[in-house]
Amino acid sequence: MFSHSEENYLKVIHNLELTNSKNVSTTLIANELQTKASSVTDMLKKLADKKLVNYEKYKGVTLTKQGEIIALNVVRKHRLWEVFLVDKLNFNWDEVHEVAEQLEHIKSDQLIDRLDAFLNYPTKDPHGDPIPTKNGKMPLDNSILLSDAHADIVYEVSCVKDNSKSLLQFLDKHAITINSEITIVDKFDFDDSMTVKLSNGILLTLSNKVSANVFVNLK
Amino acid sequence: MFSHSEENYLKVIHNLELTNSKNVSTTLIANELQTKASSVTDMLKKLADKKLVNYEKYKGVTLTKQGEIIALNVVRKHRLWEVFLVDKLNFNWDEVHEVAEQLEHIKSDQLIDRLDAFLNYPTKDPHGDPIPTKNGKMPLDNSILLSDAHADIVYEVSCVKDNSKSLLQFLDKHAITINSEITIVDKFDFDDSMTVKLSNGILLTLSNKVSANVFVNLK
DNA sequence: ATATATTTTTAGACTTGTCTAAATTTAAAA
DNA sequence: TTTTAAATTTAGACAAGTCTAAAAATATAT
Repeated sequence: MFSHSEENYLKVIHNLELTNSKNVSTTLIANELQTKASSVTDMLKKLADKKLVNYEKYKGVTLTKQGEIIALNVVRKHRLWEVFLVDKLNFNWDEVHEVAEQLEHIKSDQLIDRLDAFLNYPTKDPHGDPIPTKNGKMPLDNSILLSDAHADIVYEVSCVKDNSKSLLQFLDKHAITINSEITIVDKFDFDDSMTVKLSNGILLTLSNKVSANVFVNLK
Repeated sequence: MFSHSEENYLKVIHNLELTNSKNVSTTLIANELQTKASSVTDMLKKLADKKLVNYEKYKGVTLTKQGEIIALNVVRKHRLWEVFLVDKLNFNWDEVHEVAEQLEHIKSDQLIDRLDAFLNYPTKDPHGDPIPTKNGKMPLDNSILLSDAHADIVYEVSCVKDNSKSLLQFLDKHAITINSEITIVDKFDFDDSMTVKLSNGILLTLSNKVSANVFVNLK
C-alpha cells in the first residue's frame, strides 16, 4: 500500500505528463503540490526505489507502468467520488474538488466497486473528465478546445480543462455546463476573444482564458 | 483541525469512558489502539496541552468538554458512513467497520450534513448504536443486555455491543438482526447460557458471551 | 564562449507519531 | 509492612515527510 503523499505525487506526475511534456520536471511538481523542490527530489528518490517512476538526476521523471496504474486508480477514485458528491449529495461542480482530494485516498477496492455500481458506472466526472476504468484504461474522446474551434458550427461542451472554482463559477453564471450547445459567432484576433451563441439564443463574449479551458465536441 | 491519530485517541477514550470507568488508563487505550503504553503517554501529553483531555501523571485521563465534542463528531461521522455503506452500497454489517474507520476522518462539515440528509437523518447505525446529533448529543435508550433480561417476555434486539466480525457473522447465521423479536425460554445457571425463541419459532441456545453482547428492548 | 540566471540536488534540521529499554510509581500479595 | 508484580513514564532512537540554506548542474543571454 502507498501513502497519501506518494499517491498525490503519482497523480500529479500523471497529470503533468498529459498536459505538459512526457518528461516532468521537479519544479513543475513542486508548484502543483504547493511544496518545495527539495521535498520533491526526496520523494522522487523514494518513488524510484519503489519502481514507480523512472528518475534520473537533473533529468525529470516519467511514470513506470506500475506507477501509472496506481495514478489512474487514484484518478478513478477521485472522479467517482466527484460524481457521488454532485449526483447524490447535490454538491455544485465547483465545490467537490477539496473533498474528493480526501476521499480519493480511502483504501477499499470493494468500496469503489460498489460506489461505481451505485452511480451506474459513470464514464465522466462532473467536469466532463473521463473516469479511468477498473483495469486502468483512460477513455479518450475527440474533443477540441473551444479556442481552436470554428465559427458557425454547432458544438457541445464536453469537458472543462481547468477545474478551478473561479472558472466553474463563471460558467455556472452564464449557464454553460457539460453538454451545453455552443456556436461561435465571431472571433477577434486582437485579444483572441470570441462571441458565442448558446442554445437559448443568448450571445456572450468569452475571453481566450475561458475558451482555452473549455473542450467541445461536434454536436 | 486535528490529526487522524488525535481523533482516534479521542474516540477511543470516549468509548472507554462509556464502557469502563469514568477514568481511563494508559494500558486500556494502548490495547484498544493496538499500540504501546509509552506512545499513549506521549499522545496524552499532547492532547492535554491542547486542552482536549484532563491528564494527571499515573492517574489516567478524562475528556474535557472540547475533547468530548470532537470525539462525538468522529463517532457521528463513523456511524453515518456505516449507514451509507449498508443502506446504499449493500455492505453487510460485518464488513463496514474498517472502511468507516477511514471515512470518519474526512474533513468537511458540508459533506457530513448532506450525507445525513441523503440518508434521511438516521438515528442508529447498522449495529443499533445511536448516532450523535450534529450538536454533540448522544441519544440514549433504555435497552438492557439480553443476559440481564427475564424469561417469557417478548423483547426486540436493539443494539450489538461488540461489533466484531465473528459476533456479527454468528448473529447473521442465526437470522438475529436489529429489531428481531426474541424471547428467553430458559436460563442455565451452570454456564449462564440460555435458550431463546425467535419470531419464526426457532429455538436457539446462546452462550453468555453472546447474550452479554446483545442489547434488547421491551417490545 | 563565457557569464549569469535558473533549476535541481545535497546536507542537515525539524515535526509527528511511533518504538525499545530502563527507571519510576502505584497496586497487590505474602 | 515489606516484597513482588504490574502499570506508567522517561529517555533516546527511528521513519516519513517536509523545510532552509548552500552547493552543483543545466540553461540562457550577451
